[in-house]
Amino acid sequence: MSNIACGNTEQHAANVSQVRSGMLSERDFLFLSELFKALGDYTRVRMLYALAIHELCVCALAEVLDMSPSAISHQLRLLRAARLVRYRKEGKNVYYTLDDDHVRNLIGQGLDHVREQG
Amino acid sequence: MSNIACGNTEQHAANVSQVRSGMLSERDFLFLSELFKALGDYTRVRMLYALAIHELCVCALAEVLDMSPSAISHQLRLLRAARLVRYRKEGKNVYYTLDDDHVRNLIGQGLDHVREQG
DNA sequence: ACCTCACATGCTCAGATACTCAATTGTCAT
DNA sequence: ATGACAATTGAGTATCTGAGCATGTGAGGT
Repeated sequence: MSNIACGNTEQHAANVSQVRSGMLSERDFLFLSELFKALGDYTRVRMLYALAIHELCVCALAEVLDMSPSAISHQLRLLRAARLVRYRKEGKNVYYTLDDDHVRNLIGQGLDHVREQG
Repeated sequence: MSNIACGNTEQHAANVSQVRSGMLSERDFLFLSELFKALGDYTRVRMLYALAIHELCVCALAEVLDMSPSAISHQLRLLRAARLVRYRKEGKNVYYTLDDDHVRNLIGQGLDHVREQG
């Protein structure tokens, strides 16, 4: 709508239009932010890291993280919604795994970044 | 502390201890979650994507995203804290850029994931 | 000195979020 | 059927978060 430009009219305007035309769709940015939001929680990132090591049932996940099964289940709901995990039922148990390797890569990339910051 | 194991005592216990020993430190997980949290917001991920295209001053970022400079500045504060952006002052303006290529890679990886989901 | 502009920062608050507790569903064993 | 257990779900609560507004800071321009 209203574009209140700052001083540098030439270079400024050029940059703005260049960047504007390079931006993604609202939908893409929404999905992207949802994805990172799902990873952006201490509990959930530990859950995903754990599942990257081995498939686990809810109870085992709760044990690994020393949290209540209810809390874990609530978070698994979000991870399912973000399509970051898959599950299979077996008797009374439900076993969760990572949905694909992208998640593994994302966490790996994230660790690289974190560890370069001394 | 209290480990209320579910049924499968053999395989279950083996998985739990395997995963437990493979987990990272609390500090690593905290930094990781902080990193993804910084990316996990519609406004911030757009800001980072924009900065990945070209260095921009606060005003230009505000213009690109059609938001108030104040709102942008608040978010830039978080991105600085997460060490995702760098800045240089030039006269009255402050120009922001991505801190390194990890961010670019993370967003790229994220897009790959998003786009594989139909 | 003054004003203006670019940006940062408190303060505030509506909305979101994560966990606890209690209740429910679904499965297996007796 | 009944009881036990794994998991989910809903309600309630405490906390966090994003953005608006007002104000503060600092660099230029006059």
